[in-house]
Parts: sequence; structure tokens; C-alpha cells
Amino acid sequence: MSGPESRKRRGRRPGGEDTRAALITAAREVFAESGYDGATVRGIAQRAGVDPAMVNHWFGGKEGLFGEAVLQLPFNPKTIADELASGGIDDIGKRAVTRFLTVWDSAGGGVFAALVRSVTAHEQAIHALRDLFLRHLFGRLAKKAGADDIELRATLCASQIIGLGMVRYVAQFEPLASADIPRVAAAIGPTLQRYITGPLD
Amino acid sequence: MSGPESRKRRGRRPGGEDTRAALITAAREVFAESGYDGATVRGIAQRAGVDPAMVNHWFGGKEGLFGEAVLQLPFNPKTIADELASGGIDDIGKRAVTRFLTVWDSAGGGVFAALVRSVTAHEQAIHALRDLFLRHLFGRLAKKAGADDIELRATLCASQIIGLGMVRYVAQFEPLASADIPRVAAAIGPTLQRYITGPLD
DNA sequence: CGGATATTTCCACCAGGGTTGAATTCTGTC
DNA sequence: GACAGAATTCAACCCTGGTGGAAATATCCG
Repeated sequence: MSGPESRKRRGRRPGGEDTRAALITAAREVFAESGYDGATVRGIAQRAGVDPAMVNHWFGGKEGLFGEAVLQLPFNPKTIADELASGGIDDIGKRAVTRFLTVWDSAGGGVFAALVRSVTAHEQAIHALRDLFLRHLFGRLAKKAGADDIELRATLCASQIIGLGMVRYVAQFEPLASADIPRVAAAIGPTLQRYITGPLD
Repeated sequence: MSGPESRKRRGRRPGGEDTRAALITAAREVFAESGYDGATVRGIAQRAGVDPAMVNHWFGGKEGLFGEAVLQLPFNPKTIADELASGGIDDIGKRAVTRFLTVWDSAGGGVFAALVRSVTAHEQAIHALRDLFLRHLFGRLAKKAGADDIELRATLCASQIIGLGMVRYVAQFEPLASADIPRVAAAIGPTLQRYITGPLD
């Protein structure tokens, strides 16, 4: 045995492989699966096919990698908010649900799971969620609808959307975890609609 | 110095102090604050004022303590379900929200946070949540209401209630985190009502 | 081609934390 | 009162995992 590939050769790698990018990709996956504490630098490095020390070299440590990989997600909340706010207000609830599920499904649910799972260990992640849901999204929509109790309405919307994400991506309760988007949007859309434009009692 | 109380005396303790119960109480608190991974046996033991080895002695290890302290909660889901099912079906949504918030608020939110935070690391906790929400509670209510799509309705209810718990106890978004129970019940009750008895589109 | 620099691996260190076994002290029973 | 057993503490072990430094190898630039 002692195959020639049993361990990597030392020193700089030949090709122009982007170790940094590989680490970020692997980190997104592992953080989404295991959360901040559960993820290990060694595990992430192994998935990326590089040495654990590279995390230190490129990001200064686990913390830095987390900030780079998870907290700067390709969400683009502003884009979503713009698009939602541009349409009519009458079916905003259903459109919001559709939009969220489309984005989150496309990432295999990893995006949402990564944020939620990291809330356990990271105050930063809570702030990121708060900004995303309250300020950029539902707060803006509720304001546009011209209702009172804007903050309460925004948090109510957040509760339903976050709960949907929990059940669909984290806990994976069936049948909601596998239901197709139109069906879910039809069921939950009216809830958001009422939270935004309807009476609260 | 060298105070006589600087370290505990060795051997069996004099009074009839219930070390086991003290550990369970401390474990509930610490698991709720930090989740399964974040909690340490040493920390729990310190809060209980006993030696870490007692966890092993009484529960066989951290795993056992978790099962005893968190998974067998004083929820009594069956009691809640009985009470909810016994009343009328017309205001079941509002009554369910009121009941949940009453139970969870009384424990300082620790009960809910403990379950959710432990989901990260524990398959068991997911099963516990599934049984609690789907089988014992909402599944039963939806069945009583005699509607179709019982499973879907139950998961929809779970999504709203779990989301409420997340926003109120874990993320603590205001104003929902501090709103009084009747106000929250008035706002969210109709959502559950529709998920249980209403049309789904 | 030759040094300077960047990239990468290996190795070792250290801290945190779960678990174990021996020693010690209390309780109960005859 | 003596002895069996239960409860408790202490000290140590060992694994996991993050981090830092030295060595090795590539690329870049003159």
C-alpha cells in the first residue's frame, strides 16, 4: 500500500485552484447542516479538500469564516423587498410566501437552516434575521399598506414565515416539507395578507 | 485563609438534599439557555451545587440527563389537548394560542427554547416536537373538526405556533416578545382557526 | 535562472469537556 | 456499635477541536 496519493504533497498547489472559495462553499453546507458549534473546522476543510490550517490563513479563524460564509448570504433582501413592494397590495401575502419558498428551496433549504441553526450560538445572526424580516421586508410592506401597528404586524408576519421555514427546512414535518409551492402559498398567503392589511382582532 | 468551606467535604452529604432533583432543575435552565451542545455537564453540576460526576451516577451521562430533564417536560401535552378538545370548536384557535402562551410564559420561555435549541443536535427532540404538535395536539383537533387534509392542517398549525415561539422566546423580536397574551391571541387565533376549520385556499 | 513571496501541508500544543475509578463520608439495619 | 450499601467528591484520563509555527513547494517578477 502506501499509495502515492495517500497523503497530499506539501507546499503550494500547482493549478490555480481557489481554496478560499472552496472553503466558503463547504462552510455554507456544513454550517447549514450542523450550526455554528456543531460544525468543525476540520470537517469543513475536509469537505473542501484542503488543510484545516487554511481556515486560519484565509479567514483568521472559525469566526471569520462564519462571518464570510453565512452572514453575507446571497439573499439580497433588498431585491426581494423591491419586487414584493412593486406589485399590488391585494395579493401581497401569497406573493411573499411564493417568493420566500422559491429562494429557500433553490438553496436546498440550506440558507434558512444556516441562519436559524446559528442563532443558537450567535447574537449576530439574530440581528441579521431582525434586519432582514422586520426592517427590510415586512416593516416596509406594512408601512406601504398604510396600516397602524406596523411593528406588531411585521413581527406577526415574521412569526409565520420563520415558523414555515422551521417546519419545512429544519424539522421537516410532512406533508408541509414536501408540498409544492403553490399549495403552500394558497394556504399561508391569506395569513400574511391579514397580518399586513387586515384587522388584528 | 484556607477556609473550611473552600472545598466541599468528601463523601455522602448529611442532609436529605435531593441531588437528583437539583440536577434536573439546573439542567432545564442550562439546556434552555445554551442548547444541548452549548450546555456543559460541569456547568450544570456547578449550578446545582454538586459534582459533575453525579450526572453520571444518576443519569448515566449527559445524554440521559437531557432525556430526563428536557424530553419529559411538565408539558403534559395530553392534558392540554384534552382541555382544548373539550371546548367548542368555534374559538379553538384563540384558545389554543392562549393556552400555549400561558404554559410557555410561565416557564420564562425556557421550555420552548430548550426544545428548539436542542433540535440542532438531537434527532430525539425533533421526534418529540413532531409527536407533541402533530399527533397529540393539532392532528387531534383537525380530526375533531372533521375536515380533510388533516396532516396538512396540523403542520400549518405547527408552523404558526413554532414561529410564534421562535419570535417571542428565541429571537425575541419586539413588540411580539412582550405583548400581552390576549392581544397575541386575538391576532394569531384566527390564523389557527382557519388552518383547522377554514378553507385552505 | 534566482530570489521573493504566496500558498499549502504537517505537527504539535493547548483548552474544554465527558467520563471513570478510587477514596471518603453518610445512612440504615441488625 | 459494626457492617453493608449508598452518596459524594477528587483526580486523572482521553478525546475532540481550534490554533500557531516550521517546512515544503509553487508562482511571480526581474
